[in-house]
Formats: sequence, C-alpha cells, structure tokens
Amino acid sequence: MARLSPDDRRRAILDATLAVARRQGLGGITVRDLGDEMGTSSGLIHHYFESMDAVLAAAFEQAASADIDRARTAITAGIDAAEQLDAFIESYAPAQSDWTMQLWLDAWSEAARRPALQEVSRRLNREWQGIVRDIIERGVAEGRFVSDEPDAAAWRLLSVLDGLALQVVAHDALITRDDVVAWTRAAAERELQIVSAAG
Amino acid sequence: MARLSPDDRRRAILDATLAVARRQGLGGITVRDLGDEMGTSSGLIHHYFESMDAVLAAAFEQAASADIDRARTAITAGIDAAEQLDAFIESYAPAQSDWTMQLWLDAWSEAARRPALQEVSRRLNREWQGIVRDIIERGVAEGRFVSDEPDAAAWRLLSVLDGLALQVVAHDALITRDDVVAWTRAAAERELQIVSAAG
DNA sequence: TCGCTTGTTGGACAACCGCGCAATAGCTGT
DNA sequence: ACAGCTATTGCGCGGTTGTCCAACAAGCGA
Repeated sequence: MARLSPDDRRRAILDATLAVARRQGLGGITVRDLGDEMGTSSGLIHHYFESMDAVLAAAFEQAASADIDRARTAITAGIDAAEQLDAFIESYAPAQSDWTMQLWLDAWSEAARRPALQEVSRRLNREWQGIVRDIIERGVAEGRFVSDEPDAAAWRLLSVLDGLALQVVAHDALITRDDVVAWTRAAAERELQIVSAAG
Repeated sequence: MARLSPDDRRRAILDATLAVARRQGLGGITVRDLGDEMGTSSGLIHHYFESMDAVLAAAFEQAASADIDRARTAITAGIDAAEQLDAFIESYAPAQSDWTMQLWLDAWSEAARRPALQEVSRRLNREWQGIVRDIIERGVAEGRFVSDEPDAAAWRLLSVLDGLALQVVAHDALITRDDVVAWTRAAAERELQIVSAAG
C-alpha cells in the first residue's frame, strides 16, 4: 500500500513477523502471512530479506532483545538486590501461552542445526545469565545475599527458571505461572541464603 | 522392499524416524524421508500410523522411555537416597552432542503444534519428576534429606537439570557436562539440606 | 512538468507437504 | 499348486511453501 522508507518497511516486516509468531509460532510463519498482516503483497518481503530464514532470525533477535530490555527496566525499579531479583523472576516467568518463551523453545531446538540462530541464542542467553549474576553480586556486596560462586549461582537460578518456564509453555497446565514464580523464589532463597523480609 | 511382519515394520519405521531426526530434527521429518531411509515407498508409513504426528509421538516415546529405563536401573545401584540422587544426576546430564536431549528440545518446541507429541512429552516429563520425587521422599524417610514439599523440590531439581542440560546441547561449549553435574549437586545439597558425607 | 529511481504488486514457478487408494506382489496355510 | 490375506507399491490429489520477476506507480530532483 503506502510507500515506506526502507528502514520503516524493515521494521514493519519484523513487527508483522512477531505479531504472526504470537499466533502461530515462529515455525508456522509464511511470507503470505506477513503480507496479509501488513496489508501488502507477499513479494515485498523478499525485497528486504534474502530468505525467510533471515526474517525469522532477525525477528527472534528483536523479540528476545526487547524482552531483555523489558527485564532490565523492570529490575531498575527494585530498591535493593532482593527486590531486583524478585522483579526479574516476575518478568521472566511466562504466561500459559507465552509467545516469547515458545520462541526460545524453537531457538534451542533449532540451534544445533542453524549456526546463525545458535550464535544469537547463545549470545542472548549469556546476557540473561549476566543480568542474574550482576544482581547476585550486588546482593552479596550489600550483605543481603550469601554466595561464594555468583557465576554458578546465576546459571542455577536462570536454569531452574528456564526449566520451569518451559513446562508451562510446552506442557500447558502441567504447572502454572504461579508455581514458576513461587518455586523459583524458594530456590533463590536457598541458593542465596536470603533472610526473610521479616528479619 | 522385503515384506516384514507388522511388528518388525513398525519398529523399522520408528528406528528410521529416530535416524532421520538425528540429522534433521523431529520437526523436519517427512513421510518421504522415512521411505528413503527404509528403502521403501512413503505410502507404507500411513499403513501403520494414521498421521505424521502419531509417528513422531511413538518414536519420541520409544527413545525417551529407553532413557527413563536406563536411569531407573542406574538408580537402583544406589544404596541410599543420596547415592540414588547422584546416580540420577549422572545419568541425566548430557554429553556435548547428546542425542536424546536434543530430541527433548525438539519435542518441547513441537509440542504446541502436535497434540499427540505433547501428550507423550508431558506424560514422560511427569514421570521424570516422579522419579526425583520418589528419591526425595525416600531420603526424607531415611532422615538424610530435609524437605517439606517434595513435589516442588523435585520440580526444582529436574528443572535446574533441564535448564543446564539444554545449554550444553543447544549452545555447545557455553557450559560443560561437568558443570551440569557439579552445579546440580550443589543445588541438591541446598535444596535438601544434605549433610556432607563426612558428617 | 518530466523522467528517473525504487518501493510495490501479483502472479508464475517448481518443489514440497500429508494423505488416500487402487493395484501389485509376496508370504502362509491348505 | 492354489487361494487368500495383507504388506507394499507408486502415483494422484489438493494444498502448501519459498523464491523470482516483469510490470506498475509513487515520490523526488531537475
């Protein structure tokens, strides 16, 4: 329809990709879906991306990065490390039909076979772990957390969160989002020897 | 080609499915791939399975069940609950190119789109959790573990193991198998308040 | 106002998919 | 040796996919 600048159109394509992925999952997207979503022809997509793979990779990176940014701003609201960790857990735990988490499941599954996707997935995953580690180190410095290996502790917390979150998304209703939040909090209290707020 | 008995052919189809999945992933398998792999026509598959979804579910169930059996026998070697938990962790932690774990990643990713596969994945995942919970309850009964919510504790332990294992398989070399074992042991010690062997 | 650049169209194309079915071929019991 | 059963074939169907490309049109500088 309207004639957009290359930058705007590129952004519009990625937005449309994520909107469709929300409904059908990353794997179920076709160029025709994107055309319909944008109200344009489907041929337009290949004027900006050389393949459908490139579209999906770019969309995944955008969505995952946006999630990280969202988590970062959610964390800054916390006064101390304990509150920040709580904000992080709340921000990370997925809803029953969470679509970003499904994106991650797809990425982890495909990573071994798609080098470009693996690179993005690995880099962003390490970034998540870094966020958790920073919170832990701050908490240790504040004297609120106890941990002699913040790096391993961060991997453990992120992993328990990933492991629980994937159950919610892949096995709808086996466990709930509330379980994820409550159980991860309990794991964090044990891991970091957090004294309860009453103390 | 050769005319096989229904049982043998069924097995051959599942074997072929796993062989192809090893190369292309569970989600990227077609009936024609299976025909090529077996050296037969593709129409044969639908003589034994009513849908592709059913084939994938059966193949995944076969591979994953074998893993559960293997873990169960590994666990029986343990004298007490602590040893059993250790045996479980060792048995579950994947090698760098672990092939069953990759299958799990594929299954979790595809579950949302394939009902039969989701049912199997959910059931077997719950079975894994049951195994861990049984060990924990035995340990509590023996007075070696402390846990007032064995069910949640089992989910946490299984999840941290899943989350760490996934990093090994999907993000080759980001963390190692040794990290998975050591870090999960540490998580278990905190979770279950295990007193060190020296005590 | 004209002409050039380029964003956009819409369909052609070949390849692929799961699935179904009539025909065929190989085994088994008699 | 023959008949009956059924495992297996091989192709067809309707539908889908990603990719390509010649034609069209909207904006912009001259």
